Amino acid sequence: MLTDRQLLILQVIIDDFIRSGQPVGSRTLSKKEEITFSSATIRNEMADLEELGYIEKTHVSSGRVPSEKGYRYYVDHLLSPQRLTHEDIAKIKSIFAERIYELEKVVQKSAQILSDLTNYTSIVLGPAVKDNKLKQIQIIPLNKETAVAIIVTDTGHVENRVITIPASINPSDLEKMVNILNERLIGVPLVDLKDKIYKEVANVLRAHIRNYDSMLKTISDTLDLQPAEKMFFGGKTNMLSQPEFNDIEKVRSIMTVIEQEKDFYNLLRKHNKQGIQVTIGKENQLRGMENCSLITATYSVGEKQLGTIAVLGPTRMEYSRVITILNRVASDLSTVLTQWYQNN
Amino acid sequence: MLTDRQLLILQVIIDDFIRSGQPVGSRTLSKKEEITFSSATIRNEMADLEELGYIEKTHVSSGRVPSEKGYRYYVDHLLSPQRLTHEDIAKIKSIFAERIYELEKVVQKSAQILSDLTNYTSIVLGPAVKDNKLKQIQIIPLNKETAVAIIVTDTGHVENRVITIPASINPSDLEKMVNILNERLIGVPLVDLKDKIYKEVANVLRAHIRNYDSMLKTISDTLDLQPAEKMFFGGKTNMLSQPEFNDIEKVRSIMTVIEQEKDFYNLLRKHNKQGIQVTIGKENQLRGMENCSLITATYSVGEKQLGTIAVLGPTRMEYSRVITILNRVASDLSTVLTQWYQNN
DNA sequence: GTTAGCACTCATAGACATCGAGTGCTAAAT
DNA sequence: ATTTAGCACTCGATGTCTATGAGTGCTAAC
Repeated sequence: MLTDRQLLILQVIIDDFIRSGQPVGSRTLSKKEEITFSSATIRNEMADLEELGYIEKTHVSSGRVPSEKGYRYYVDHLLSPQRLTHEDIAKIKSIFAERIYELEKVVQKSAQILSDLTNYTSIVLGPAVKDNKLKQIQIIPLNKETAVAIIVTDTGHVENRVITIPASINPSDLEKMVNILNERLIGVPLVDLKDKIYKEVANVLRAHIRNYDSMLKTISDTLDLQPAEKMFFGGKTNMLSQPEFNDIEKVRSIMTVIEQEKDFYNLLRKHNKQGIQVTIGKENQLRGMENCSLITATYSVGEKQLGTIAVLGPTRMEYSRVITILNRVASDLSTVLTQWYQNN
Repeated sequence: MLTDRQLLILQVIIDDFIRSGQPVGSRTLSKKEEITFSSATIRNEMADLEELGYIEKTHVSSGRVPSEKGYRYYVDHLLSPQRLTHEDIAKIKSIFAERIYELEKVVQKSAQILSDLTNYTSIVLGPAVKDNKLKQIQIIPLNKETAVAIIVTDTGHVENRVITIPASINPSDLEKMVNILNERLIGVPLVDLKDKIYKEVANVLRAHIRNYDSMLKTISDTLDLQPAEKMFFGGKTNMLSQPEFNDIEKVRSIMTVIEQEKDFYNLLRKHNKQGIQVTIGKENQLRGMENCSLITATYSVGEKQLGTIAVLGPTRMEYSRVITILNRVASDLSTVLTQWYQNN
């Protein structure tokens, strides 16, 4: 196990490196207030810390740099709690300043503020729509063959899709069918719609509508769209300001990861544990994220977890500050959203 | 005016520079097939071309590089027509392969294919919704205070917004009002809605609904949302592969322009002349686009111009190829969309 | 156990030489 | 009157060398 002195040294090294971005040497360390012993002692301790894998040298006679293991230990045990300034808090509050009742806009604004506050890239995974409950189905004919199907959920989310209407269905049938669907399906979570249609609604339709089967297929396909949570980004270009990304290749690799939304989305989806989750460097399975750390938190309405907010930065990230900010934003977001949407 | 020989030299210089990205010297030129005279002659001609401002040196004894004036002349007079390969054409056709009737998806796919084909960044300005005609208005109550207002247009586009309902309005009033709105407003272009409401619908409402004024305000505000055309991007990271952007600062400036969507959107809006429009380097008024060229074309349904497709690349762009591709995509897009939507 | 001292390492930066692609100019060739 | 060969010159790029200095590990003294 590490001695107290080793822990102190590890902490100071990481703190200093996060601040400066430069390898930290024994002399620099010995000048710090917290450090009461000489550079030679530090050198000995650093040699041990290196042997244990917590720090690394960039070359034989360079100062030390935290390894991923070092960051991991730091994040798990050595974080010094941060206090947010009044400005920071004001900015966070400003997410909810305008009484915008649209979830998406609040979420988008959160992403923007988050990147503002941290100077890193932020990602917010919008509310999962699939658990929303159906409020209303509408089918609005556009012309003979096509119509717009609209689904409204209890949170006010609207999904829509253009569908083609089988020629065998006439307008009055269509209307009748929509009525039946609404009677039977309101309150059902979107994710269960398709199931419910085949199990419970199909035979009702059969009783009332000619050629119901051609339509049934169309409808169930339409309702089957499991809309993915939208991703909102903030400060995509902030990465470019980080000194570790002065190499164009590194920029490209990380930018490509971000733009390649699908994989990144799946990665975020996995980060759905309550509380703060930190993955450092190669812990991120995604190719191209080796030099990055990802910190995530979740937000919810009442007990129901809604989505994820995240900050992406270099492994040399201000973990303390970012974690504090994420915690705060997540909790404020949850509080406000619960207030708005709880009583439906 | 330029002599034929000067034009030839200018063209070959620009062609070669676009291909290689390297300053072109007299010796390199003299080895080209098209060039029958010696390097010394070329040097004399190049000195003249430089004096006239069509080409520049990067330093005293370097080869020549096209100036913006040179590119401008090249684009206006020297483009050698390109033929698209079968693969290129197949890719363009693939935009319409799946019978996706949703305009937005087609447009998004166009952006992706466009960046695929060119290796630059593409931007497609989605169909302008404001000229669409109203097909139906719906207001769906969510709970006591809020409701979703939904507007469907004749092209199948759906706009929605959460609104708060004044306490003084009861559900049956709401329904009555929606009916009135639909009776009076169907077929009206979205852009004219607000006007029409105040001029023609307000007094009808007054006759039928108590407290109509508190609701009128809400409604007209809602309908007033002039939804901006959406921008779809393709290949945002393609810029990073361009050798002229190996400087992180240049990358940052251009990325910031793109991410800062608003200004860029306004810029694109101005590019609404029929046909191909090319702006080179500083001709682009936007700060940060000095090293870029933008090529745009428009697409339409029937006679009605719908939106803009664009390719953004370094000033050293393959103008010929990009223009050919843009022309093709724009015309295919127009043809297909006209086919789909003409007969409404 | 701690620290002073010292030899050693290596990235970084500046000075300097070399190379080569390119130029402009002049004088000869066409 | 053009065109071209020849030549001196420029300057970015590349490579070598040398100092500098921040850093290390190790040893011996405290």
